[in-house]
Amino acid sequence: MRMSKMLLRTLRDDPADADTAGHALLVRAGFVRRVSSGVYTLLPLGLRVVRRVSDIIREELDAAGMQELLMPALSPIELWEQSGRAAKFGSDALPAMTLEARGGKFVLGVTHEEVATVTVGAEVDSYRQLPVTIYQIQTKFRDEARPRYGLLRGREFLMCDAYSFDADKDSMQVSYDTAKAAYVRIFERLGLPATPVEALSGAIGGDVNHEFMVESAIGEDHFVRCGTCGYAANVERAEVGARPGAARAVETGAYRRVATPGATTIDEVVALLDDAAIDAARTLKSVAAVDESDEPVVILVPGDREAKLPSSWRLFGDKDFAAHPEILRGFLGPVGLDARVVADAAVPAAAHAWVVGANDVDAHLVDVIYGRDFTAAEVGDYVTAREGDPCSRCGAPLEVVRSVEAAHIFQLGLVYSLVMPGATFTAEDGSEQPFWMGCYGFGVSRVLAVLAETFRDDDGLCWPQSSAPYDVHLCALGAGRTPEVSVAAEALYAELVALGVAVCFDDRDVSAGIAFADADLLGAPLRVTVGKRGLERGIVEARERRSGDVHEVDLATAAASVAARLTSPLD
RNA sequence: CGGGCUGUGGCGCAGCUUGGUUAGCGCGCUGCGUUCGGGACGCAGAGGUCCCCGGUUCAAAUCCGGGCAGCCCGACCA
Repeated sequence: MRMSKMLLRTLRDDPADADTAGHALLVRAGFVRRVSSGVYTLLPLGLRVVRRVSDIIREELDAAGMQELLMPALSPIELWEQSGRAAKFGSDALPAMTLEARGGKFVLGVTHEEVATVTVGAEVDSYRQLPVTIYQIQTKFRDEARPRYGLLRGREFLMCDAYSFDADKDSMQVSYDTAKAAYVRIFERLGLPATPVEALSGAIGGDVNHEFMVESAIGEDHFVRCGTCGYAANVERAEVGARPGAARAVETGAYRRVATPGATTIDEVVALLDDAAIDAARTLKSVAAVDESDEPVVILVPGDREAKLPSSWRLFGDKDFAAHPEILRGFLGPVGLDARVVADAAVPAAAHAWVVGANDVDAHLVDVIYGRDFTAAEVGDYVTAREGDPCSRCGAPLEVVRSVEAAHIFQLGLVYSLVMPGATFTAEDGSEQPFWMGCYGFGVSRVLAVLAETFRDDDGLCWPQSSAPYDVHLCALGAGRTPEVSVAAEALYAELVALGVAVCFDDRDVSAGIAFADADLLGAPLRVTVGKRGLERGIVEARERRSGDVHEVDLATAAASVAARLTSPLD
């Protein structure tokens, strides 16, 4: 492509609304433009990257035996009612994603389990047709409360979603492992180090699932990693191993009630008590939640820790506090509380007394002892893991890593096939059986954002060849006034294109400074410069974007040697 | 959904406190000339409902009220 004809405007200044360096570069280099908050147009350069990423996805998924199709972006709301996800999303999110058209209500969905299940159910009658895995690459929608980080978190985004259908659980595991391996290869080819970690399944459903985490300073997720045994899990899910507990030999007098006016947070209580012996770790955090039976439950964790809720529980909301006056916001505590109480293992193991809420406005209790003044119905692992906590598998200290969730795969089991109509097949013994399903999501536009964030320097983007919009950025310096440069560059351009190299040909009549600055900004892995100076010696110059290494190449064989350089790894 | 900040040519910004020429600067854009292997220079131009609606005033980008949008922090997050 000739730059003189390209729909491209590069910007010298960072856009005012860019919140990450990678996104600012994508805008400055003319890859994307914001249309509305969280909604972007992919300009030609951005689309080329998406195409390359998509091609890699297609190659790997096809190689894994999956079949591409395209389902509608609109799905009838009846399907969501049948699957139960309409209710699961609650009254807020679903209407925002629902389109009322003449033909009825349609959901602009973020995933396609319902349509996929119905589709395969209609085409598959026999175990002989299984297993089958389908996938699509399509625009998804999400009622994002606060879009941010450019393409990383938008209202609309590109996603590859795959769905596997198997005759039994063991076979489902095989399909899952196959998809997981394919995703691992995709990330390898993209040059993005991604770690599969155990995670929560959220509104998708099912139990076994893994997120593919890419380490990044702009990540909104955190996962723990054990350098010794390899355990890796999202902090929302990560189990924490046994923490060293002291022998319990706490002796204090009876607990005392102290006035703590207005102190509804741990920090405020600690500041107000103003006792050197009492820090956040000696207070007890009482977190109100709703359990799987829709009953209130109070979780006790040390005051310096974050509570971790079992996946089927949710935090108390305003309505819950209103419905349960015994659960007092801000001054909640376990002593004399008329509710189910569970405690993190650290609570009974502590060798000290606690400061707890008094279940009365503006008051706390001091010198409260587990076993004497309160107990928990259950003791378990209820804290969010943090750096240095012991691994639940081997006890070694865990590392916490900031990351972006780039893909997420799930074993769905029978969650959808039991509720969606026709999601059955005839088994070998003649009985009718539900499909064992899995689903596999890969954030294509999110990966574009992660690539830009990962592969850049002060001068611009530095794409790995696997996802670069162009393989080669060809500069013709002063072509407008130096006919021999123009002739040589045009010939080289034609040769490279004939060899199948994707070339961005800067044939504009601009100064060398502008040409080079734009080449750096766009970030093709190799820049080839044709100039009068080189031609006098019969050479052109090839410069690697990432390293800055320069190679002089003989003009006569330039096309072939540049093409050869590309087939060798540039990264 | 709560708190804060911001809306001025394509992009980045100043002007607003203390109302008053023709609304300004840098980049970008058009034409001509010089220059040109790391964001050159001169000359001449084009381009603006100052987010919207209402109010105050002889007079509003500027003051007041309401709305909308964007961004940040938090809540939420398939």
